Amino acid sequence: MRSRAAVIGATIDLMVERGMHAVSVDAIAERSGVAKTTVYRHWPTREALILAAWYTLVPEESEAPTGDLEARILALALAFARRIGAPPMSVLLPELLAFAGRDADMLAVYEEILRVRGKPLTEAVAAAVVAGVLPARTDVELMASLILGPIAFQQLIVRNPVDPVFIGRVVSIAMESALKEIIQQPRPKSRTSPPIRRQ
Amino acid sequence: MRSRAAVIGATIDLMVERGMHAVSVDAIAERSGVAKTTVYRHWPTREALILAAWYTLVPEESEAPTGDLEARILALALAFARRIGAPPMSVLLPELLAFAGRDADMLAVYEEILRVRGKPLTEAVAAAVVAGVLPARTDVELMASLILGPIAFQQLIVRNPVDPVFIGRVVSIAMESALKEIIQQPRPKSRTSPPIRRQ
DNA sequence: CTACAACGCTACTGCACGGTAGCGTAGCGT
DNA sequence: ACGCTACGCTACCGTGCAGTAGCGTTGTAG
Repeated sequence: MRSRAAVIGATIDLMVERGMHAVSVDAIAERSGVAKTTVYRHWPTREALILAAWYTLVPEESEAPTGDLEARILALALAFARRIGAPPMSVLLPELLAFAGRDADMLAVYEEILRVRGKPLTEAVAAAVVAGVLPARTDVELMASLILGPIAFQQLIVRNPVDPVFIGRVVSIAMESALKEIIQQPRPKSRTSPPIRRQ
Repeated sequence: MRSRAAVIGATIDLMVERGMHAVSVDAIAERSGVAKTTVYRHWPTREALILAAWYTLVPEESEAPTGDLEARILALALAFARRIGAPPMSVLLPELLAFAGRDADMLAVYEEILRVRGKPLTEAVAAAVVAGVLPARTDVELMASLILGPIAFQQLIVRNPVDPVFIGRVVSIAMESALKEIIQQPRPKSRTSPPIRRQ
């Protein structure tokens, strides 16, 4: 049992270095100092090992930061940017995203990460609406996209690390727009339905 | 020379189906009906072939749509969403993004695609500022991120296909925010410098 | 008819990798 | 002293794959 952590750690290291498709069990064994046979004693196949390594990267659900609701939203946006902007996630997230389109298990991990990471901000926005800080009928899903979208776009798509100033501006723009009631739900149709999966 | 197109086509098909890391030259030869030796007569290595296939996917610089400047921005946002939301790009873009972090050649292709796809909207926003449709000192880079970010976030990250209504709302929110002068440049520091590359 | 360019086909080398077999050994609780 | 669990090591099989060699074939321009 004392070899599990070493193997998982080596797997993650190698995924970051070479990409998860290029990680071989031989390389994992060598890097971790664990015999290849022992690796196969813990996980039946290479895929199972990769998947197990991924699940260790799914963060625990952290409790939402307290305090002012607007400050809470800003803090969550900053935390989001920090996570996806720094290793290992900055390297592994695109990799996982690519595999999620092809592998059902990877899709499950990805959606789990997405859920844990994305929900707190959506909840904070919803709390702000309930508390009256933001106007009623504010579209919380759209708000979340307006805040997280530009951050993710810059960090992941443009590959341009953003500074906290940028994030502050994005958040304040979204907040001001919401206060001016231009982020309203068009109609009270089922907003709680799960996102439709394509492909 | 008549075999080039068949090989490139088969390569792209297989990249979409299996992922670019899982495309073998044998599979390309079989799918295209071209002999494996002929493939190597045209491209020296597998990597060169993959790269050549990618460059055929870089779109030509399309002329910007004419008409009302706000309509132009909306049209560009819709075109952007259509491209990244449908195959082959919806499948290949995450793949390319993952490889861009590790391979210099792939990074070059990726940045070329990004440039051709992203620039038109930035230019349209800049033109709107020059024409006085949007206030002076509007931060065009930030505007582009506010429009393309939520779209890319929904399509690529959340994997939730967006409808034109969503895009229209995103564009109008960004436009209204700009008109209310809350998307202003903080200071006239070098905004034309190229994005800093990390890793 | 000829010459050349482009292509097909079979066969091969070398290697990396997933996964297994068999056997030996250190530690630890009882 | 015993037995169990976890682990190491070497060797092996089969396969898929990148890349090459050698030779035959077809189309086409002159």
